[in-house]
Amino acid sequence: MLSKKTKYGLKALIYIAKHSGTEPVLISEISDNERIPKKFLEAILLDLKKHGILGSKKGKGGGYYLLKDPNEITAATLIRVLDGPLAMLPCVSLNYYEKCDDCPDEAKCNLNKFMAQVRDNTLSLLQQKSLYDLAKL
Amino acid sequence: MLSKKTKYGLKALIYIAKHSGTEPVLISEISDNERIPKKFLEAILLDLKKHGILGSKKGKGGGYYLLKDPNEITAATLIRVLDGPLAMLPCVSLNYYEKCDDCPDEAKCNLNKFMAQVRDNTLSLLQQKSLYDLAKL
DNA sequence: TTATTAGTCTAGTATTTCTATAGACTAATA
DNA sequence: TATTAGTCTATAGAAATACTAGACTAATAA
Repeated sequence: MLSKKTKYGLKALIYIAKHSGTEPVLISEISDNERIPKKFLEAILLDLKKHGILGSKKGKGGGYYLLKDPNEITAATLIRVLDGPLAMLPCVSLNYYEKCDDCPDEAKCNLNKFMAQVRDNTLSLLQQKSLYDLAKL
Repeated sequence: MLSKKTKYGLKALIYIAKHSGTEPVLISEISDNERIPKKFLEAILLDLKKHGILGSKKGKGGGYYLLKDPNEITAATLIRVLDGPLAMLPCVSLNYYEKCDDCPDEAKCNLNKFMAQVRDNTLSLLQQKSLYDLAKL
C-alpha cells in the first residue's frame, strides 16, 4: 500500500500537469480541489521540489510548476521519491538495496529470486508510464 | 515493502514445502534454519493455520504441515493472508476495498484507473506462481 | 515603502503499525 | 505421568505515518 503522502503527492502532480498553463499552481488551489490537508501538502510539494520534480515561485502569482516535460517523468521515479523502494524486499531493491541479516546466501534464497521477478514485472509497467499518461487517463 | 512478518511467513512456508515428508515440521527447526525469532514465528504460523493454509499437530512428532498441495496455493493468496492487500490503494483493492474519503468520483480519478492497471499487472504474475514454484526456484 | 500574497522552515505530536517477548496453558505421545 | 510441542493472552518498545502550529522569508503591486 502506498502512504497517504504518496497518494496526495501523485494527485497533486496530476493536478499540476493538467492545470499548468503559464502560471504556477497554488498550494491552496490543489488543497481545495483535491481535498488534501493544506499543511501536509505543503510539506509534500516541498519534498518534490527538493527532488527536482517541481519548481516554485513565491509571492503574488507564485505557486508550483513542473520542472520537466510530463512525458519525461516516469511513474516509477515519482513513487520512488514519494514512497521509497518499489521492490517488495530490501534485498531486491535496485535503488535502496539492503542485505538481509538472516539470509546466509542471497544467491540461494528462493524468496530473493522470486521477488526479483516481481520487481522486474512491476518496473516494466511503472517505467513505461509517464506523468503525462497518468494525467490523461 | 513487505513486512518482516510476511517475509518470515513466506520463508517458513517454502521451508515446509521443501521439507514436508511424512512428518510435520517443527517450529524450532524452521526458526533455527531460517533464523526467524521463534516466538514471532509461532504467531505467524498460527495465523497461517487460522487462514486454512497450514495444519498442526501437538505433542511429540508434532509440528506444522501444509493443508493443500503446494501447486494449489498461489503467491497472491499467501501475500494477501500475511501482508494484506496487494493493491497500492484501498480504492482498487479487490479483496480489501475501501472508498477514498477525498475522492468525489472514483470513475473520474486518474490515480484510481492507473493503480487498477498496476494491480492487474502484479496480480497476473502472483496468481500464476504457486508455492511449489517458489520452493523450486 | 509597505501591504499583501504565497512559499519555507523548524518543531512537535497523536496515532497506528510493526516487531517482537513473556509466561501460563493445553493437547498428544511414549 | 513426564515430556514434548503447539496455543493463547497480553503487553511493550520502536518506528513510521499523518498530520498541525507558528514564525519567517521572498516576491509583487499599489
